[in-house]
Amino acid sequence: MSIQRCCPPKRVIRTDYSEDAAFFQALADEHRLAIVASLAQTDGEICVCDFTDSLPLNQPTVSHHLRILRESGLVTSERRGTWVYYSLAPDAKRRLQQSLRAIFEGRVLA
Amino acid sequence: MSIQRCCPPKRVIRTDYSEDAAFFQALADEHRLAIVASLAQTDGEICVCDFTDSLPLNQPTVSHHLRILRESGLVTSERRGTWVYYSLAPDAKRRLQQSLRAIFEGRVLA
DNA sequence: ATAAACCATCGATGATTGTCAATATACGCT
DNA sequence: AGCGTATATTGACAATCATCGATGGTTTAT
Repeated sequence: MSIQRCCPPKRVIRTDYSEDAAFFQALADEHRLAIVASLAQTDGEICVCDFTDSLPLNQPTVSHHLRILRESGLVTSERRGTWVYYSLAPDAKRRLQQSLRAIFEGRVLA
Repeated sequence: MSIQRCCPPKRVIRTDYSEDAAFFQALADEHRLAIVASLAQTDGEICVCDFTDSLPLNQPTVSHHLRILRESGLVTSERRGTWVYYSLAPDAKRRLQQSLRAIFEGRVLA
């Protein structure tokens, strides 16, 4: 007898998830998560100096993580005088939830 | 005059987010997201052979991604005869949402 | 027993990442 | 102009990662 198939062939989704993956990639570091959580649970902004003071990382490393978060669009920065302040992007939470929904329930069409 | 501080010092959260980071790390790849999405949007399980057929990856690479998802606890696997079937872990979505909540609203205490 | 199919593991390779010291840039104060 | 502080960038390095060919284990069919 011919080899039976494993099962009625299931549809493997071919959607392009690279944008969502980049999003999760930005969150895939404990220190970046601490930064995002600090921004989310404080109202307003946080000075870079507070991060360099509190995180167990050297200043260039903090700057590196902040850049990754900035380029992901999850946070924004603003220089005022000597200091630079970071804030959570207004739609950060919504965009993450949308990514989760896209994965678990399918992309919501416009 | 002495140098002024940047601002009233903001609390930077010192929670350990390494578990959540590992979670997001597992999702930080477009092909793994496609696998999770396929499992989430199909009822039941999907045979490994369907993934190797459909994903633009060779069989060892598919196996590699499945292993990462398995070890993260997001999916489970079961061998039946020649074939191995993967399913979404029942609490996968809930655990991810909990991580998001931990970040944006603070950890929920037991 | 043999063959064939499915899947996991191993080993290698190139790419990416997290980290830091050193340096550069931007700003405020004198 | 010159100095000191804050932040970003650069360059280097070790570690991790995604990918694939080769191999091995397991199961089914003959």
